[in-house]
Amino acid sequence: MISAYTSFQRIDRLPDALGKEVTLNGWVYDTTGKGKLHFIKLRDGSGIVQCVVFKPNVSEEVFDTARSLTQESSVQITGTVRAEERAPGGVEIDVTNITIWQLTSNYPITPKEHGDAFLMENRHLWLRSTRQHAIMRIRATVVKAIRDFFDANGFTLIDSPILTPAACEGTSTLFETEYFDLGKAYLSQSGQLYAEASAMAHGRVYTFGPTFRAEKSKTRRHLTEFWMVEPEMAFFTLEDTMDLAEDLVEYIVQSVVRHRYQELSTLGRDIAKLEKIQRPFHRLSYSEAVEWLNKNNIKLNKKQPDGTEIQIDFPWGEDFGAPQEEALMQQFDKPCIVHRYPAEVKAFYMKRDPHSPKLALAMDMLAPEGGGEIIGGSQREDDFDALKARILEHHLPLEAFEWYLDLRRYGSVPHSGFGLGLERTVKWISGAEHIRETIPYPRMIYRIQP
RNA sequence: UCCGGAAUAGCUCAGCUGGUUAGAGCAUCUGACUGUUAAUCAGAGGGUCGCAGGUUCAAGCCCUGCUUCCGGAGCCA
Repeated sequence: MISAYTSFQRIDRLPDALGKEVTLNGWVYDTTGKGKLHFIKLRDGSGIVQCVVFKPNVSEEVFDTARSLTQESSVQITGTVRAEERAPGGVEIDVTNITIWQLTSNYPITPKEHGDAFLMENRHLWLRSTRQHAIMRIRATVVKAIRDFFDANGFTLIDSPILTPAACEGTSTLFETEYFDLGKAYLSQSGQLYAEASAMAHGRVYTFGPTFRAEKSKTRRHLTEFWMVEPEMAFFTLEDTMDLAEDLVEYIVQSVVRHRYQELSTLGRDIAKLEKIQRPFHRLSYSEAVEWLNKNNIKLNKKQPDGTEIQIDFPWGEDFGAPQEEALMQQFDKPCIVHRYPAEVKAFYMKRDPHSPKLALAMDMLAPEGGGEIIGGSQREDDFDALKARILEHHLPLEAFEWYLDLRRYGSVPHSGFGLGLERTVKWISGAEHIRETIPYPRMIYRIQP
């Protein structure tokens, strides 16, 4: 227990110290006075407690100190813990002494409303607010749930490299850097290929780390640097993988509901909706989804050569965009897996459906309540000739993929995996409007500070 | 890259049809108050109207260019 080694008390443990005198260290979250009575809301990272300074009970000096405190000043406060119904949290501190670490002046973030740009410029300070504090705790719990889930189910954590020699999927734009005398290196956009190799050593593996996409995306669900967990399983079919994805997401959501109820309440999240996230989820094949879109008259905006837009029925073979996914999810209050997409619109490494070669054994999981796509995965092509042909078709450099083809030369087996976007998952669970709130220091096209 | 929007006090915004000295709330400072929760009340300070140019007797407002930011599309987690 860390508290045994410290000379001060943590705010979240105050209920255990009723009636005792304690010393707290923290920052002034808010302060307000009423003549001979002064209130200080103190936060220390573990919680917030209201400290009451009553003039007749303290020295003149201590009362003046209390009145001089400003937002985000750092202080040490000593006082008695008292149960108090009127106080949020149920306990309050009757202050006997205050020592100032530093008196802050002109803290930029006031208790009033602020704009996004201003808050983002002050992200390093914004993290102190209750809302951001709650989201970061939820994020930490999601990460722990992911690790616990895989560790408990026979997976080995095998980290994949961040500096890579070439594109994994050959599609999106990569961040580029010089790598000594070996030419260009790129920041990884996916650990999948390495996970596949690792799965041939360990059976079930997952990689979990930062991922980079240099796409000039400007939406509230994109970051240029984000965290992704990618499990990869030998001998798993697409069906096995969809089951696993459902298990994982159910486990994550229920862990957050169980361990972060307080934080979800702080955010005003409708927790009943999260409690309903239980298996089985919904499943639709791509073809069923297209049929549904057309039956419900969800049109596709298509740009004409002359620049004008027309609305057409959704054609089989086109990939879904955000508008289609959103329309599709309106009917569901649980996640939905869409599977078996046209192979044309999917990555080269995905295995074709043996029953219908136009289809790839791919799947995406869409979250309800506008959560969008949180998972993308597939069964991988395990046949040497088919994979090699696919690499050539996509005009990818064969030499760079020789090691990857080795996996199909030496003991190739059916295998599958998927990637789950950490920030998108946190965004959905926390109900955040924008993905930038779900990572401590977001990296976006026009933002690399702080 | 494409489409759309925004920029006025430390922050959030208002500013009419172009017309006298630039407006509010919050924050800050001074004072009053024994239960505040974004306290209330009285008072004070605080402005290169994003930048550059143009039109006009007159520009925060109109025009052109630039900068910065925001949302969306595409790409995807």
